[in-house]
Parts: sequence; C-alpha cells; structure tokens
Amino acid sequence: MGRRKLEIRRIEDKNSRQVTFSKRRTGLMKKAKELGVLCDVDVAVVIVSSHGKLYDFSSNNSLVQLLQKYQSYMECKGNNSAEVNRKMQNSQTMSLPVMKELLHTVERDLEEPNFELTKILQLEKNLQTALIETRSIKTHLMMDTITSLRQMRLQPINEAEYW
Amino acid sequence: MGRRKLEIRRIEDKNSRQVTFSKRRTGLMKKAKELGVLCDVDVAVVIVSSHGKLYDFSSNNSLVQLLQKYQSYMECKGNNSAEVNRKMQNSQTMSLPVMKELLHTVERDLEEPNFELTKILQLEKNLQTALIETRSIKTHLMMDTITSLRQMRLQPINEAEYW
DNA sequence: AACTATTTATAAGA
DNA sequence: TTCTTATAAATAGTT
Repeated sequence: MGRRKLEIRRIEDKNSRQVTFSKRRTGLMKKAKELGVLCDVDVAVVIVSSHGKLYDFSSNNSLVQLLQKYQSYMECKGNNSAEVNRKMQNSQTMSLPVMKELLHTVERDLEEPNFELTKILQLEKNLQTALIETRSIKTHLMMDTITSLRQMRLQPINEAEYW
Repeated sequence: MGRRKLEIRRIEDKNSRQVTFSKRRTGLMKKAKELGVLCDVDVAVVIVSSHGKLYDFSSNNSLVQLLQKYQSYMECKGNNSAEVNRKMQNSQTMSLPVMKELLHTVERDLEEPNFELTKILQLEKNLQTALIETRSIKTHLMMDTITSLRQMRLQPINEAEYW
C-alpha cells in the first residue's frame, strides 16, 4: 500500500525499518481497536521492539484480564484437571524438591510478619524465587489452555493463508 | 475500505458482524505477521470472541514467552523490587494468611511422595489452589511491568490519535 | 465463497 | 521528523 510493492522480509536499512515500524505499529493498533468495537470482541496487541520497548493495546479488558479470562473459561469447561496436572508432574522445568524447599523458605518468612525493610526485602526475594518456579507451572497451564482452545475452534485459522 | 464508509461502532446485524469479524481478524493477523517480519520485532495478537472463542497469533515467541521477556527485562532494570513488593502486600486480591495456609498444605503433600491416585488428586487440588493465589501476584507483577514500561516509552502512544 | 467498487493504509518523496 | 501523494492493499456490500 505505497508507492511501490514491498516484499515482506526484514527491512535492512535501519532508518526505513524504524519509519515503517512507526507507521505500521500505529496502523495495527488502529485496526485492533476497530475490530474490537465493530465486532464486540476483546482484542489485545503486544509488540516488543528489538530494544525491548513495549507497545501494547487492549480493548475493554487489560491484557492480563484477557489472559485470566481464558483460564476461567477453561476451568469452567473442566479442561485443565488431571491431564494438565500430569503434564506439570512430568515437566522438566518444574522440580518438586526445589519447589518444596522454596515453599518452606517462604513459609518461614510468613511466620513472623516483621515488616522491617530487611525482612520485606528477604520476603520479596523468596517470594520472587517461588514465583519463578511457579511461573513454569502457570506457563504450562496457559499454553495448554491456548492449545485446548485452538483444538476447540470450529474454524481454525489456516496459517498458510497468510503467506 | 469497501463499497461504503463504515462507522466504527458495534455492527448490530449479527450476520454482518460475524462476516466482518472473520475478514478483519484475518487482516489483523496478516498485518501483525508482516510487522514482525519487516521490522524484526515480536508481535502478539489475542482475540476473544463474545462466545469465548480464542484466536491468537504470536511471532517468534509464544505470547507467554513474550510476557516473560518483559519481566526479565524489568528485573534487569531493577524496576520491580521494593515498590512492586509493597503493592503486592497491599493488594486486596492477595492474602498472606491464605497463601501461608496453602503453602503449608502443599508442603505436607510433598513430604510423602505417595503417588496413589487419591494423593495425586489431593496434591493437584492444593497446587491448583496455590496457583490461583500466586496468579494474583503474577498479575500484579505483569501489570506493573507493563505500566512501568509504558512510563519508560520515549514516544507514548497517543490514545486520542486513533479516534 | 467470489467479486469489485471504494475506502484505507502506507512507501517513497518533499 | 512531519506532511504529501501515488499506489497497493483491505474490505463493505453484492452476487
């Protein structure tokens, strides 16, 4: 959609790439908003530039709420019970002994609600570590959720259609 | 971009809305892919129809990995230390006593690696409940991460620009 | 699902 | 960078 037809491959010239990024990012956000309004659906767009800068858009709900919505939906459908748990048990990223140790440490921190700065930082650190471990469980849950929902689609998106 | 100019508001006719959804969803996914390739960036799009059906696209990384990337980035920048922890402490969705109780129960389950069906289901249930609690922590982390990155943007997206 | 008249997005240029 | 404009691309209404 310009003076010339553009091949869809990485733009090598840094300057043009930046200009195109700015233009197309704006266009994508606009389209996302329009889709949300016209069709009464939730839409979220997340873009991370190569320099780690975040651009995001989410209609209606925040992105996080949107993700939670999938999970609630799946929990109602009962699709993440035994099978998902089995996957979690077998997961290589999740280690039960490590989790056990972490939970024990966090538990000790919680025993005495001493909120001096040092204690808070300690609690923070341990919670954060426990969170990193737990995140892998959550990742699997989310991925399984998305995978399951993909399989439930009546009209799957045909990947080949876009290229 | 059609026979007539279309007002950007909810399409009342159910059939047209469905047709437009199908067309524009495809278009949005295509645009997202092109942006990712042309500008060498990570892009994710998530759409949830009013019936709870999921459509998603993520270039390169999965959406989850993309979100984790923000967090790693933020952790490097040191932007989610004491302040985020303080927010977690004050959060209404997170209850320290509840978390403590949950972790204690899970810990007891982990003590005896008895993997009879009953035990596994018990462990599953407790892990799942602990996960739900922990999810609120993660939610806040993610939201804070996104908020922080928003504030770091040199060129904030002007919401008014799109309407 | 295809078609096509129009609108919209945008690549290159100023 | 911001604006302009020729052209490509998307799509609204139609068949």
